[in-house]
Amino acid sequence: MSDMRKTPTIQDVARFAKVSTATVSRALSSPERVSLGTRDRVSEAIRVTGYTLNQAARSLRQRAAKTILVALPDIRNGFFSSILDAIEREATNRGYSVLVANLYLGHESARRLEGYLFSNRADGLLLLDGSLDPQALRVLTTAPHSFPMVVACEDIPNAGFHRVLTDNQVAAERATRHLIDLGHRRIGHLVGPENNVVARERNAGFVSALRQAGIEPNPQWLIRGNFEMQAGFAAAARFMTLSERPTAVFAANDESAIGFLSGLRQQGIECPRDISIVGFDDLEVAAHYRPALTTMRQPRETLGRLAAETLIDLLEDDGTTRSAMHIVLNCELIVRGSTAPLAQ
Amino acid sequence: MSDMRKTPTIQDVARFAKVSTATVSRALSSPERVSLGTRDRVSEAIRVTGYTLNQAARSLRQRAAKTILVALPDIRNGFFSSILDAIEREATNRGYSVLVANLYLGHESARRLEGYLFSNRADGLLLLDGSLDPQALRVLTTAPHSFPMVVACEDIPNAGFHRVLTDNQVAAERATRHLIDLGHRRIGHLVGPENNVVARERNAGFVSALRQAGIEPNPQWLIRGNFEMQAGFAAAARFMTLSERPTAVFAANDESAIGFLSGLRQQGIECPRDISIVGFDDLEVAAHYRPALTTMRQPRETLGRLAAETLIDLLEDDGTTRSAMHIVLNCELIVRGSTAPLAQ
DNA sequence: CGGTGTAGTGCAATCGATTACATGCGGTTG
DNA sequence: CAACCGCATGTAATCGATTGCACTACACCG
Repeated sequence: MSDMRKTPTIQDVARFAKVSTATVSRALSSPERVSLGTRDRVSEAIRVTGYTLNQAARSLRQRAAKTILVALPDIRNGFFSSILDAIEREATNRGYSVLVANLYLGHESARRLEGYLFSNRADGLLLLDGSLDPQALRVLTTAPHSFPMVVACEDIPNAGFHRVLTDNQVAAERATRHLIDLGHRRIGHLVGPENNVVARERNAGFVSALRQAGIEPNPQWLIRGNFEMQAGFAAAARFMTLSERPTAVFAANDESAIGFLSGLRQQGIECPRDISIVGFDDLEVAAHYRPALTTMRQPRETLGRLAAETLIDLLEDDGTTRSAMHIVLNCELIVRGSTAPLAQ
Repeated sequence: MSDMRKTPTIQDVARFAKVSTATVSRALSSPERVSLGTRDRVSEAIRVTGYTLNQAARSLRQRAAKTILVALPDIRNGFFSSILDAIEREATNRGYSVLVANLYLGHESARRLEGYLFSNRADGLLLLDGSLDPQALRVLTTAPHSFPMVVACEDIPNAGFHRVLTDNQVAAERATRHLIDLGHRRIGHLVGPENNVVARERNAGFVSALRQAGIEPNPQWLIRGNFEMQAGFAAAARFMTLSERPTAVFAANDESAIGFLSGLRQQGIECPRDISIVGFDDLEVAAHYRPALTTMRQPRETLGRLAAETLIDLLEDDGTTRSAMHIVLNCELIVRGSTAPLAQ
């Protein structure tokens, strides 16, 4: 407390080690360019003075913050928090810090992202939000000084972005086909948020699977949702008012599937006896829910890791403007107790 | 793409507006000190040049990164991700960015934190990890240049930290008493990780409630866990091997309670018919689980917001070294379907 | 022995914004 | 009218690390 000197700088270290600041700097960032003896003296000086690097100064000089920005729609969702976890791991391994930005409204978000990125706080963006206003995105792309960016989870075709995705549409088809294979013909879909790319792809996969099986989708059975548990719960009430009800439902994600199941139970509908449900994501709780949830597993850890890898590779590849990466990961159908053959 | 000039600086703006850089800087950070006419010219110049602030340069000069570091044990846990969400909101509102650091091992963590903080990447630390090695913490405290820091969730008494907590022990007592009130006498506890402060407090509350009711806790009924769902699931198997089994269990958190319930069901034990369970946290899924989980609700949003507020207040209070804050929030017992009166 | 190469180090400019201090100017006051 | 004040603005130092260039000393080669 009494020791209120300012924090030591590279100057202090230099003075103590009786070398120039240039040498100290080199001893830190490229030790092989410094003789063994000096290196030791510098280490000792650092120890004694308690020196730590000032990242702001380094960033200013090197024009790089060694930081990536992760923009996501909802940290609280287990799907995103897992991905964030994987990203953070990979980034830390490679010496990068992770800034998080939660984008509640698709609207003002773009301004926020701009502010973040163009201010040298972050060197690149990892965008996980499928709901972002397309016009907002255009700002990011067409900005006079565009910067490295990878979109993950959501597809934004034809924009030249690097992308790391899962095959949402194909996976949704497979999930739906699973229900068809069980004999279901009256199949509904608990939809994700409007204007969300991922939600639309899953919807498309759903429709496509039905059509392939010669079933015409019933628009009444597209039940509004928004990926959230509460919305799934509310959807159950609306479901009950349908004059004719599906015997199976493909939910756009696990959270809403769980809310939906919970709502249905309250209405006396039992799963899988009265209805079969497939979810999407394979959240950890899916296996422990009752009934255990049949779901499409997304390789979340892999997805997060690859996304981070791709972005950081991009940042460190100076100039070598490779053509846009496009990685697509497969999902895996996990069959559990929430789906059953159609009762005769 | 052909437009590869470097990003515009305050110099460019100044040149364009025909004023000095000082004036531009003032127009941005204290507009009232600049005449209306110049202010307009500067705005226009900023618009035309597409200028954005270089945060690194500002941080260097002002010795403040306008960034806080949030250190937590597991982002994937719904409890922490909710808190992180609240923190991020508050921080953003007040113009701060949020860096996240996941601390897997209680060990190397301290080094990492040190590195982060003493490098001017972040101005302060929000510590949410109850498992941090005490010795590691000492490093942070006794460092010659200690910095603002708030611990949340976990209590670290006598260290002079600012703290924002819930009354874990009292809440655990209340949760346990709820079981006692229902007539249960053989009550077990699904424990959190060893060396975790929060886990210990809840354990203490559990024991204290029993003692107050004249019940001597049975050491056999302290079931090992670590806050994770999987551990709860595994615990159920061990539970089955007990010669005499409790009729009720207080789980240290909802995640492990859910895993435990799932494991028990697999063993044919029905809740609440055969056993009553109380959890802790009130995760969103708790209300939608089956049975709906009786649990102690922690005011997560409030907790996150207050923690962020406290830290930022601290950062902006130059010098006014107030004595350490100590905020304690109350939890609320939410009674749902997982607890029932002891069957005679 | 002169020339060339190279390892090790220092000097000083540089990154971009902020800010203490200085300046000029119009207006007020005693 | 001189002294003074305050507003608006400019000048230039400053934050702390990096790095291009220059220099020295020594080794090696023909």
